Amino acid sequence: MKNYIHPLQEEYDLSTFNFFKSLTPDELKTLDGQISASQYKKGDVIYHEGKRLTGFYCIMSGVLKVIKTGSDGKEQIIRFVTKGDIIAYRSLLSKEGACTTAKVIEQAVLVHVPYNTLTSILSSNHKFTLNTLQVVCKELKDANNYITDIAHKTVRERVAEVLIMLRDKFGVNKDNVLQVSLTREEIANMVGTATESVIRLLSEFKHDKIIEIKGREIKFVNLPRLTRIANM
Amino acid sequence: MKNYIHPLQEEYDLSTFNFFKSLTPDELKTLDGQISASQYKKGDVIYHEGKRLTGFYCIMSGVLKVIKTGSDGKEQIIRFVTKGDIIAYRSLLSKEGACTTAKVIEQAVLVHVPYNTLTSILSSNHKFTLNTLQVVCKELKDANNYITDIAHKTVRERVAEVLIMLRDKFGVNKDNVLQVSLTREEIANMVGTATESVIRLLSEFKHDKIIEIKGREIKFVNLPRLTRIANM
DNA sequence: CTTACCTAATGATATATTTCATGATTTACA
DNA sequence: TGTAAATCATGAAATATATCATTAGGTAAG
Repeated sequence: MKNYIHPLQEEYDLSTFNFFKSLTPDELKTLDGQISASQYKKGDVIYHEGKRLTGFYCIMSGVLKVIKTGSDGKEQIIRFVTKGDIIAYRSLLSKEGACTTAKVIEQAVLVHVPYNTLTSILSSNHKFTLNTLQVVCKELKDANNYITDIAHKTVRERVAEVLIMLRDKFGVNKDNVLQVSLTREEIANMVGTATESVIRLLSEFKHDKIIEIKGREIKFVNLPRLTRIANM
Repeated sequence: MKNYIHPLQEEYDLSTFNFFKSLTPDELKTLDGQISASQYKKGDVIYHEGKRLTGFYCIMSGVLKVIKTGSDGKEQIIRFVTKGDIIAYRSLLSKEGACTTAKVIEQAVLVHVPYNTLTSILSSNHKFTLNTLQVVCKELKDANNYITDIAHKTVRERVAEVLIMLRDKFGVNKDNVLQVSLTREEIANMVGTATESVIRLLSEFKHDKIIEIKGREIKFVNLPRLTRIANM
């Protein structure tokens, strides 16, 4: 399932992480001794809904999706995470099992930071705690925005919005092609709709020369128009 | 718009608030000197989307709704708050304008705690900070759950679910009647649907003897069945 | 290389929900 | 308490989206 990689210093230098920016050199050094890096491949599950966790993870490379299973059995993608993001910190603080599942989309290297390490830093470094509080607040804000969107926008609007969100998150290459490969189903799980609906809407956007599609490649042709459709 | 009430000690004893449970007697005393209680009436807006705030509020009594305006102009109710809840703490930490609006539904008494007071306690009392972190994490979890629900459940399921949520939040009297008076439109704004749909579904539930309705009074008759409809 | 399987595409049909319209109640407030 | 305004209720029609079914492409594994 996962392969431990050599602890090459360079490979998991956490000091570059925004999340750890308020740590002292000493604290970073302590941190270094308690963490472990692992490599995961596509499809690997990092943690499962309900599972008790021993620590949180920093994404060094790769792409993961954080999902929740709905009552109808379909999965809802809560967010995508990439290099620089952290996952599983929420359930550590609440001391409950995880309320989401994290699954690898593109081969990833993750650094595991034990719960104890986190709490000891939280208790000694006040700035770090405030920082963490802000990270969570930011996520809460995003979540509230998403609730409002999903409740009031049409599927068409939401598909357009998700495309823009993906563009912001993953970026595009020189040809304006989205730098991540997702299935139509994954986009549907992000939007919260049927796969067929996403396919139809992508085709429609393609027909209207708003995007171009070649397999899973999505090229942004008319971003202003897409933004207008998304109602943003 | 609002009437300042007399600072009767008993009226705003914050030590009973869960949120402040980790404060020392000294800190509570300091807090007491910096807060102010006000009474608001139905329809009053405590703060508006985008507004910069000077502090957060503790609800001593009454009912408020926290809303966000969607792109279609309709409001989405993010949550209801009652005695013991706090509002506006998020935007204080992120140092941005508020991303929601808080409006009074039932005459309320709120205690205003200045931003500076909060940060000074946050920097001195580590337990309090961790506690705050947990409160925010709890809200984030709720938000994630709600995203999954709203994206995957039918309007019918969501109306049932919201009724149950309201019951958990506001309770019922001895006759199983919900202890809060909401308009159909407010329920619709909670569910994220059209007012007429809520009206129709409530009528349906009434016809099926799951609830009884008399004006805005909602009586729970068959809770197990409602829970089954809600898919919980 | 080739078979098998997952993913994408598209049409037809079903259906839940919205929207519009109109009248009946109820609520709030002067 | 009376009265205007808001809310509630219901029907009919429109519509967006889901579901089902089938075919075609890709992709991955043997």
